[in-house]
Amino acid sequence: MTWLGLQEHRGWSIPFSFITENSRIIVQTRSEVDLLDDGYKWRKYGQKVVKGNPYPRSYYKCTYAGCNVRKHVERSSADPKAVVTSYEGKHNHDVPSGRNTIHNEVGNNAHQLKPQKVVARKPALHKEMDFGRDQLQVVLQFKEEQITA
DNA sequence: CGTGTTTGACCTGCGC
DNA sequence: GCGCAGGTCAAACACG
Repeated sequence: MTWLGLQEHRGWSIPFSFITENSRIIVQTRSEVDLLDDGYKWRKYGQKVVKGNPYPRSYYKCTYAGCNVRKHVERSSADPKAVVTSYEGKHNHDVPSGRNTIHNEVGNNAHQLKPQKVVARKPALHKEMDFGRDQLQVVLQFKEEQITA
């Protein structure tokens, strides 16, 4: 099982075994900061204000050589505490050393920190849902009210 | 000096 | 065809 460890406050993680090159993972969590350290090194390459949302959306790329995984981070206009992180692509390398401590937590006592509610839904904003061919889109919704303390 | 961020410009797709 | 909105580039800048 491959894990994407997001360990900003408590150390929760995402099962990443079903991710493919064309996958798009949308993670919605609640955090004070928008820089969720998931163990990888990201380089910011852009920031835009999307319509209907007063908060800017940030664009990041994985800095690892040959790994062109991108991630978009934006806040919810309704809830400033809600941060939506979208991962696009799959890492072709391992997590940089010293930051992948999440693996131990997962197998140990982090079972209760795992997503309580994981839903995979179709994007309602697209007129046609043709992502089923080779592009997998998964929406992971995390109820993390307790970590914002 | 190397690395990462900022920020405006540029590009492209889409709707009208 | 035009304008808008989203996404990316790249030069300048900041920081360790």
